[in-house]
Amino acid sequence: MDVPSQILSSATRLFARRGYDGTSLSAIAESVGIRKASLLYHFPSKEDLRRAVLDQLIQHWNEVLPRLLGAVTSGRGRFEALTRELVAFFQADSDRARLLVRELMDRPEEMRARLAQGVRPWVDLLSDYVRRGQEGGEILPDVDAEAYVVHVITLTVCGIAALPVVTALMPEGTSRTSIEARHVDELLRIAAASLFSTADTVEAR
Amino acid sequence: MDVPSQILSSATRLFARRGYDGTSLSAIAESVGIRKASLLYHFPSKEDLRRAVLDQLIQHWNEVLPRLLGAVTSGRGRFEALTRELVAFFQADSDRARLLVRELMDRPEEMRARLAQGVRPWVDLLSDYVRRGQEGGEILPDVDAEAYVVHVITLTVCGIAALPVVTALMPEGTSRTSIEARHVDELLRIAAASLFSTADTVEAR
DNA sequence: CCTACCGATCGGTAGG
DNA sequence: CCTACCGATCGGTAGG
Repeated sequence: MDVPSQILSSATRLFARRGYDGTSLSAIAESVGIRKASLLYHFPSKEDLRRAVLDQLIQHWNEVLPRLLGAVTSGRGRFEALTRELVAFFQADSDRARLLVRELMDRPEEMRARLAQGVRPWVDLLSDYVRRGQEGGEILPDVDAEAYVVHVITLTVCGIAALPVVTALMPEGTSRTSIEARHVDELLRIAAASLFSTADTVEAR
Repeated sequence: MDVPSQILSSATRLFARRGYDGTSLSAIAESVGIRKASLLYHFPSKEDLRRAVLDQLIQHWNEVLPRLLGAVTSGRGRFEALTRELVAFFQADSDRARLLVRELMDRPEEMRARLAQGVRPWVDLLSDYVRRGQEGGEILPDVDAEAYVVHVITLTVCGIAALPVVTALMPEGTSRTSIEARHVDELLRIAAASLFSTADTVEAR
């Protein structure tokens, strides 16, 4: 892997775990194995590096999401598959979820603009599917389409970012399934049970 | 209001909005109208101030929560009232939600210990109500009690902390109800619809 | 990609 | 509760 990519990777991990203000350029440089001044050759300022990290995350998202959404054109169980993929995307690298949450808190206005531009179209698309499902009767009539989609995304991102902490609120797993798996399963169940009009969502588990 | 309380209040607001690392002691002192050295007379270190801020938030929580839980002894609509109160608690001062989210990200191990000690008992209590409701049949049999309760808390805290940002994902309100109110209503609907076995939760809206 | 260095700001202390 | 001051560290630059 070339140096700029190594820098981006280290910066993502450190920004996610210690925050932007809590991460010094020296710390990032050290984890790459170069000097701070060398890092500043590749990224002219800390602010530039932050933007590059966020750009890369959103770009990754925009490459993966269309593929997932292709599967949702037909209704029903596809919706649950989509939610499961969304969860899997953030679970595969939970630093993504943590970084997103931090940016939400640190720079709300910038994130508003980024979401309105990059995520809003996907929310609108999914909301339309929801409304079509409401006309067909498979989806509960009192679902607020946009608000529902936004809540599922919020719960996924925050649920995974907070997972290492909230497991302290749950009892030790007596069964074979881990506490993390139970948590994710219940997230999927909540998303499905509050969307579909009939309760036969059990088939998908 | 005496000086220490003013310091706590300013620190809460600034820690919530700019983060711990992003807030200098001078900035807190300035917003109170004193010098940094004077602030350090009341709180011997920045770390002491941080702990005091968090203690105060948790203490406030522990004073308000028992009163809310008193109302939940009998089942059903009370559960929805409790969720509504939980949302109202954080909505009344969204800095509380933001501070909590930040601490979750910044100091996961400390928060694990704090939650296990201070919040876990409430989660257990509510989980027992859920299980009793499952035996009675009013609550869906496939609800994972602890995971459900944790998700509702997560969604409430994160949903409110992120509210100013995620409204960018929703269309302008054409109806009389504001976009924020729609968002909160849908949160309550999701919590109810994924808990109760019959769909007559509409009465509560 | 490095060494050497800059001014600014940080949390914290001395002493009153 | 203040003025004055401390060493450490920050992001960033010069110059090679």
